[in-house]
Amino acid sequence: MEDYERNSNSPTHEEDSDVRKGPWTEDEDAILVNFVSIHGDARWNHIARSSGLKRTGKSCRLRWLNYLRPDVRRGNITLEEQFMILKLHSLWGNRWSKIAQYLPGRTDNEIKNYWRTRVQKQAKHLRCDVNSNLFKETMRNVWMPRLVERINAQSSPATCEPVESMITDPGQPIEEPIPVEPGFLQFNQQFVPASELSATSSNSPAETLSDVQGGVVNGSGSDPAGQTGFGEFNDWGCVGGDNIWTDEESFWFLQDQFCPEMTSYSYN
DNA sequence: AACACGGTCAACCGCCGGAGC
DNA sequence: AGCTCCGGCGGTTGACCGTGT
Repeated sequence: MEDYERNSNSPTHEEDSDVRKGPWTEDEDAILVNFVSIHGDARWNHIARSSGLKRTGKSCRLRWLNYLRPDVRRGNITLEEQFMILKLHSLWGNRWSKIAQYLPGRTDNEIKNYWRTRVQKQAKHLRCDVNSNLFKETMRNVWMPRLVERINAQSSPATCEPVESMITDPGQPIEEPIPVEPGFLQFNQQFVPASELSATSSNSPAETLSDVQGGVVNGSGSDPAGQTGFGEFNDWGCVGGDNIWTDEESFWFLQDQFCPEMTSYSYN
């Protein structure tokens, strides 16, 4: 990267050469961890100056929060976490840090990356905008129910924990009540016809969502008629009606692209 | 083996709001 | 009230890596 080279190799700019950019070294990590363990993770500019690291306070903070923090979780996003991300994003939009609060150990950066690389990709493949009604309906009526199904299938049938319980992790302090969209709650265990969802969610949900997303979700007269959960939805039409998906096309698309780990579910 | 391509993710940037003076 | 500093946040970038050709 230009900045990396300029700052690390060519000290032609005296001010720039005082600030390191680019990937952190192990030594820098060690210094930062040591310093934070002694002084705490606040006053980042002070930490940056006092530690001798030629980094900005912002850079130190980011490195700590996204990588060095002891409770940071790394690795694959679980099904439960995928569900939470989809659900919370539907409520709050791109409020990554807020969403991250309900995914212990996950950083806003990681969630943001997940959304951009996985979820937005699907919107692109569907040839619709991520904020379009079609995409939101697909998330709500197909992907999320599928995730719920998969999650519940993972736990023993006798002790199927309601998926909604995940939203109030007892180990996680909830600072404010989460505005829950009524339609979503009904996805647990049994799927409710979309017509019922739209009927029960035609008022408050739109308000909730519009608060967050500027009303882009509202006006969903485009509810696919007769949806009764996965495998029973009818043809999908993209905005403009130029891209119709059959049941089977949608199923295989979603399985391959969104839940590649799925192997045992068969389309009926 | 070499190259192209796409996905992932760490890190930076600019903006904003709150706190302190 | 206005200014400055700082931390937090969301958007974006670019290096790296795996995979396909």
